[in-house]
Amino acid sequence: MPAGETGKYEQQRHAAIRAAASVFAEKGFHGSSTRDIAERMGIKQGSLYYYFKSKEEALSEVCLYGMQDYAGRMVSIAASEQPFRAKLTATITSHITKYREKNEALKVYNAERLYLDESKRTRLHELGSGYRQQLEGIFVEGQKSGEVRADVDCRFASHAVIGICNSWGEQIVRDPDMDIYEIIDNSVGLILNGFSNNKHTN
Amino acid sequence: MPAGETGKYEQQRHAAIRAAASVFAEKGFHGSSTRDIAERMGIKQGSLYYYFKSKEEALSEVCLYGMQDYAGRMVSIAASEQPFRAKLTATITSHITKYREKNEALKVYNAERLYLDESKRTRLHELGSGYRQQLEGIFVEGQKSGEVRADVDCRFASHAVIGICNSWGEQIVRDPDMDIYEIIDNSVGLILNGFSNNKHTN
Amino acid sequence: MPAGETGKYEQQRHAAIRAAASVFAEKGFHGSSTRDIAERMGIKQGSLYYYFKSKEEALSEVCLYGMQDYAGRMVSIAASEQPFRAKLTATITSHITKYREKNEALKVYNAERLYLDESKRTRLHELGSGYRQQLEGIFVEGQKSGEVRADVDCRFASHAVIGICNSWGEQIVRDPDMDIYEIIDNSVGLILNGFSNNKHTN
Amino acid sequence: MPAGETGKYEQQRHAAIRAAASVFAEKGFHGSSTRDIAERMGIKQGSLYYYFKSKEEALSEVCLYGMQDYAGRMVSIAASEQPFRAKLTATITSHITKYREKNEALKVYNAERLYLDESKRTRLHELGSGYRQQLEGIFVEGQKSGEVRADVDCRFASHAVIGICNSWGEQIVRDPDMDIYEIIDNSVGLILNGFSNNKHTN
DNA sequence: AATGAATGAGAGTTCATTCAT
DNA sequence: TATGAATGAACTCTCATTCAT
Repeated sequence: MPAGETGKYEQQRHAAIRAAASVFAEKGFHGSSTRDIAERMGIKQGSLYYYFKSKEEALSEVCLYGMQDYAGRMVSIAASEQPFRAKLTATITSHITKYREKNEALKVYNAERLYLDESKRTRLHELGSGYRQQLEGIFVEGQKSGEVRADVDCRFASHAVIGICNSWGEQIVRDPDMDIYEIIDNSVGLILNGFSNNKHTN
Repeated sequence: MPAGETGKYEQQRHAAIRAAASVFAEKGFHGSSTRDIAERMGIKQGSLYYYFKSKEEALSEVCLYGMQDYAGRMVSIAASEQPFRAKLTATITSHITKYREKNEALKVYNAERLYLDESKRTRLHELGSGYRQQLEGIFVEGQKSGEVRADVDCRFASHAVIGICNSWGEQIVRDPDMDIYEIIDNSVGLILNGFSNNKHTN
Repeated sequence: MPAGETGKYEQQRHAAIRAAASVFAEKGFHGSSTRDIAERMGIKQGSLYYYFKSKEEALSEVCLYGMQDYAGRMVSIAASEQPFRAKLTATITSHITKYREKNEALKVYNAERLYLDESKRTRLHELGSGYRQQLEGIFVEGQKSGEVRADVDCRFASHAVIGICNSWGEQIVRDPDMDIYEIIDNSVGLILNGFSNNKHTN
Repeated sequence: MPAGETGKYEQQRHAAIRAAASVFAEKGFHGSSTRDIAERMGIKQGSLYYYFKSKEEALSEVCLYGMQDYAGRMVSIAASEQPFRAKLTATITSHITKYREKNEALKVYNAERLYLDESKRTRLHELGSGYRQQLEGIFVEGQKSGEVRADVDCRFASHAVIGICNSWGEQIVRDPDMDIYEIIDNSVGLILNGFSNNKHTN
């Protein structure tokens, strides 16, 4: 057992996670068989158990993988020195772009996590809500700096942003030709200004 | 025996649909067994097939049930004589309230419809996209009356509203004590005015 | 309960046997459901049990029905006053013609009797071998009258006749346009004279 | 491990075919369960699917196995240099002997092949009718050489021979002590000379 | 005489999992 | 490190059968 983190075993395990992500994304957790996963990886069904204790562990790893840098990137955005508007744009861009980049693992996380047992799901949920909390923090900061109205409920705001992004995420995954940047602009616009014609209202 | 349309068979079939909705919502389509459904209904597994030709037909019926008046109510909102703001509020209220009323079937519709075969899925999708189109129409009208800014992309707007509602829907289903009306207010506020402090921006 | 043997019950029971024969002939015993039979008869599945104790009893009755006059007719041929050749022709004609007339019940008897339990099968087998014994008797008589060679094994001969007829029976059922009378002529010819050119042989 | 074509898998698959033949012969295709087959083979039900894709594939393999050298042997008889009488005797011997050797698979082929799907049945039927055609060819040759009468319908003759053999085949399978060679003699005698006393007739 | 509703046993099939090699 | 063979539990679905009405 060499100390190098890229021993053959580690490499193969990673390949297994990617194979599982790919198959789960395509057929869903219950629609995929361990044989499918092994085949995509180029090994035999039984050999898969060298890398996963169970099919559920495979799902768990995929979800973790899908969630990880999704959450990680949020941390660096929140920590950066930028005005509110820039952080918001960065967040939305990061979130929506993800559906193109590593959509498989992420898609699996979104669609199949309910098949994990309580404890694993909770662990992932914490990572995910860490994500939301970071976003909420950005709104709070925005209020302090005066960029966000004082009466805004920041928790609500963070949920809303995520909801909008996810809703479009589904469309994006379905249609690979969709113009992502237009969606991002529109989303930022909505969050900042809503749709109402204030001149009219006033 | 009156000619009433609720013979025993109809009644039981309805009970079967409700049982299926409840089980699917909890465990997902593939995670649920026909035995689970039958048990929740209080009959034996084999008897379920007196009411459904297959497990998939059960899913189909649940989805239809979940979608039906959800779509229908939208039509009457769109057709009514009210200003934009009132229609928007009515829509969001209707959408979010649904997660309390008939949440199971609706949740199933949202999460599991992709397991239906093409033709059934298409039929439901038409109902569903009719819903979104009605909503888009409300925004278009709002533009004409000057209540909505002319630069707003109405298709985007309709998707955004749905995304926000669904995002909160999940929370609402999870936590039965959540204050729905606050969420509705916040959502309407976001859609109308965004979160930015316009005095600051200007 | 009137003494008349054509009470409604008897009539209906007969209809049930005919329906069963028709369905079994088409789909085989295991391929047919009691629902199929009931439907062909125009009643509901449960009602069938008013006429049959079980599906197997239905098969049993069909087989009996198929076998009965098949065997009965043989008796009258054997008892008649005709030379050997005429009796042989009558037997073959009767046997082969049957595949056109009442082929359903007979076909069922031939193909599905093995699904009956021992005792019923034995009972039918006796009827059937009675048939063969009658035929053997015809050959014995033929020997006595000098029409059949003394060295012929009459038991073998009876089996051979039945084998030839059954073999063609299958073809006849399959192809409704086949010329039955040519087959009968050929069969009689074979049984009497074989195929060898005796002038050559001598 | 030599490159011998009898790896463990092949061996076991063969055992599975034999087990299936045995069970099907006894209870018929629909009367047999996959559990029956597995048990006769000494493995568990699920394991059977390691060797067969489906129950129907098992039937298909059994039929093929039953039919194969049955048809093959006929070819070499037809091609050999022998007088008609010798070829006829060889054919009948081959056909009847088979019921002792590999009787189960053959019985299954005769009785259950109709449960195969069109394409597989056609493929087997071609093998089978090749058999009959070879036999017909033997009769045609016999006519040319003068050993068979010119007025004999050779197609009829071939069917008749097969019918006689199959009819006795059933008896032979049922009673293991039966004297096969007497039956063969009798059959050849019938085919050549019929049963009639020509001296009397003339 | 007939039916609607329900049942329960069993069918074929799939598949995650194990383990000796 | 990987595999072939086997397992057993679960699955969906079918159907002969029963019985109150």
